[in-house]
Amino acid sequence: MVQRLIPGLTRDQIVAQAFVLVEDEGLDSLSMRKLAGRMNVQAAAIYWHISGKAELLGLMARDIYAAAYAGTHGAQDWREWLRQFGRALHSSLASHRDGARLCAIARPPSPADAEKQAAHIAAPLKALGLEASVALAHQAAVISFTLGWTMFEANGPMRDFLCEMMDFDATFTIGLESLVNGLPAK
Amino acid sequence: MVQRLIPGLTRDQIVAQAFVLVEDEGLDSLSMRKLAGRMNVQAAAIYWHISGKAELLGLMARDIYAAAYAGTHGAQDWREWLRQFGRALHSSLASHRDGARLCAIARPPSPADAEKQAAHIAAPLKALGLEASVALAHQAAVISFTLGWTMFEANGPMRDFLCEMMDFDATFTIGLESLVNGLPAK
DNA sequence: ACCTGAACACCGTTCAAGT
DNA sequence: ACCTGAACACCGTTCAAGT
Repeated sequence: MVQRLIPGLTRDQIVAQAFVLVEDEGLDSLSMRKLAGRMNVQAAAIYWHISGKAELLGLMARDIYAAAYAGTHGAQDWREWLRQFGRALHSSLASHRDGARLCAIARPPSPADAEKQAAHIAAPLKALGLEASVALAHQAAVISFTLGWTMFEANGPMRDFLCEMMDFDATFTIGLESLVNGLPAK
Repeated sequence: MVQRLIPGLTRDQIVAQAFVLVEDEGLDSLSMRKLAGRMNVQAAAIYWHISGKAELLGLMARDIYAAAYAGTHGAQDWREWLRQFGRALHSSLASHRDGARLCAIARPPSPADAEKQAAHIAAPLKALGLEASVALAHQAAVISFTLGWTMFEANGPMRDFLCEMMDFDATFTIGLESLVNGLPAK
């Protein structure tokens, strides 16, 4: 027992394969059985590592948000940080097939985890001088707008028709800018 | 054949019962079989009236949006109209269990219907002096923010923790106001 | 510790056949 | 025209049993 025998499965591997599956076949085709099949394992095996499909979706959503935080840095004030974060989240959501729908469906893994997540959410804005409750509220507004917009954008039939009439990216930026500029420092 | 024998089922009845089912058991428990069971009919019977579950969700979402339009009237300018619409949509979404998630999942029934819906969407704003493409863009921004926010708000575990720190309704209004005030007349 | 086999209780959808 | 019966091809999850 030098260290630990590598198990056939890992939480990270499962989540990674789930992303590949969704990329290939779409979110509606993500099933525990298909996912297991891709890893040459029985569906039940996944339940040793993950409590269920809800947790799987939660972990995937967390990765998408994490990418947005990772893509935000070097802002001088909280408004600039919110603008950067909004753009980063938008591109993170758009870069995964059905990313927005996934984050819409997913719920925070545990009630306890929600509290920790909220602290993590507000931290960058607090560092830039915002009070905790204001930071949470503003961050929630930007996440809401961005998530809602990306869902709108991904809405197939609507999209094909609308993109003849407007530039989605430019319109998103205008909305984000309006929202952020109007938010009070309190 | 005086007029037409009333059939046991109607599209409207099916949609209405679907709302009742969701209210009782939540969106995750909405199945064609349970729905049929509530109407004392086989699941297959529903398919005579509705093409499938996707169309059912589309019809439900349409009702939710319709209520928002119905609750918007008497605005003097397009900004006031957008504020009213945002608030009306928010309360329409919040008044149906899982309403936001439902609208997030639902897609416009048909590609042809999307075009008609887009025209309907932009009409009130055009009447208040906005150019068609600008009207669509602004309306999309308000819908996105409102839908995203209501989803955030409905996110159980997160909610319980956050509502100790902020007033959801007040914060939503601040965000909506910021967004609308910042939008350009173009 | 980690996975298989097999089962339980469901799904959405289709389609012949009934009335 | 409208619905039933029965089937097809799936689901998520659990749990004894294997290794």
